[in-house]
Amino acid sequence: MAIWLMKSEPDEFSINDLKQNTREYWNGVRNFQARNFMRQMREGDLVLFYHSSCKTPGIVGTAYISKEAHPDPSCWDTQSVYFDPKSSPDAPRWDQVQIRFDNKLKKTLTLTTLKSLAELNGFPLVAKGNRLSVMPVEDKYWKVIQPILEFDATDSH
DNA sequence: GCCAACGTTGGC
DNA sequence: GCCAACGTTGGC
Repeated sequence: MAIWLMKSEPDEFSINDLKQNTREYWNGVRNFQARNFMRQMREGDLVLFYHSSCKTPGIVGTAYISKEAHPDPSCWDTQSVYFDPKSSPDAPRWDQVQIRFDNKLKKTLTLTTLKSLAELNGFPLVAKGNRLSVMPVEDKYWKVIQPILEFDATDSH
């Protein structure tokens, strides 16, 4: 099972929204590197849910991949904020996955904390200038992060 | 709100 | 194929 990290602005879509909805399509990704990572995702892979562009950026919960990559309909929807004129139903260009809520952390594992861990040097999330919204979490980094995740509920993990 | 860093576009 | 200009991300 692979581990991924996905960023969301909580004003747009938060871990609480995911908890309430249980499942959500991860659409609107318009970056090739992020899209290519989504294409590598397999059902059952674990996702670290990250809040970005907010007061306290950091990991806030976990989810599972519940549907693998398939065309993101918003890319050819002229009414969508994610509309891409270079996309069409015949040539979608962009993909989405579906994720399912797993668990929420007791409190945010903040970016500040993650940056303070020397063992995470090299992890794209903490690299200067990195803006990737979807990234793999290599095993060596997962080994550092996993033990410090404190879940709200322990039964679903 | 600012701005550094980065990805994408398009002229040449 | 280069690279300047532009738009976006996201921490601070």
